Amino acid sequence: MPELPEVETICNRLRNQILNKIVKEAFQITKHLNLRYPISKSIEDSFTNAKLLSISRRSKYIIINFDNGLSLIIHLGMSGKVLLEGDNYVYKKHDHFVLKFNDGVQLIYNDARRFGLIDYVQTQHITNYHRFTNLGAEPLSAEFSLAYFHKILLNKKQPIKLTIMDNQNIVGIGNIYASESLFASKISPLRAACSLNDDEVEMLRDKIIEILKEAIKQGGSSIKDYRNSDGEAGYFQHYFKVYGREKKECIVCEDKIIKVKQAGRASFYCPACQN
DNA sequence: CGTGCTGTTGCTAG
DNA sequence: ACTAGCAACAGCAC
Repeated sequence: MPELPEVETICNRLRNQILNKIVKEAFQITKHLNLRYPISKSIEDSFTNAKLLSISRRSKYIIINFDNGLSLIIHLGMSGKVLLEGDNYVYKKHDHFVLKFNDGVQLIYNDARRFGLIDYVQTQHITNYHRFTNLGAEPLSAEFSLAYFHKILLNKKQPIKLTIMDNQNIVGIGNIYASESLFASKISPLRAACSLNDDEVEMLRDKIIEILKEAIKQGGSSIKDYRNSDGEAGYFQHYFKVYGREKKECIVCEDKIIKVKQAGRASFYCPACQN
């Protein structure tokens, strides 16, 4: 379930587990299968003997920085998982890419649907990385100010749900947290973005931040041992208030939750308390 | 056996 | 500016 909180949680876990490790080798297991884009062939030679310096995140991209001046970039797509295993681990179905460290630990990228991507870039040029240049504000940064949000919504006639999911505006809000934050703000996902009044804009911004932070907090506390091969490696059980609850009772007013499609994606909302 | 959905992103056509 | 549709895919519910 990789939205921003899941990716952040994975980054935090990796930071605790693999910082300062030295790469022994990097390789793609499934050379006959592509992820969303082909993995560059040169990746296999580029990280040998590199020391892992730091891990950061931009939008839903995991960025792993090494002392050789390169940054490994991982995006989980819809089904990507990052596993940490020992050297006796037997590769299984949908394992695609491996980063082996010289202490026997290995990081494995597993992705059933193969919508994810693995790439690398020179660390010093990372802000100009072509997948980052058109990204909007990080929702948990100061850049996502009330003024910024107001400006984004101004004059936009598209449904508010699409506006908050558009990475050119704000990054990291996927289909689930879009529905959840609109529910918490009592705003219908169908409303035109420009129709929100000042109070609603402020409420929605507050709820986006609050819900993402809460999910990160839960993620940090609910994963036990990241190295266990039976775990789902960074994903955790959520309890959503509106997402996926079609025809069930609204937890606030007991009306029935409705499911509609917007831009091909499911939206869930309560017709009674979201206006 | 289908059929229709699913957490992403980015592109194209209208 | 905005929308719909599509493309990449495996897995699962029905």
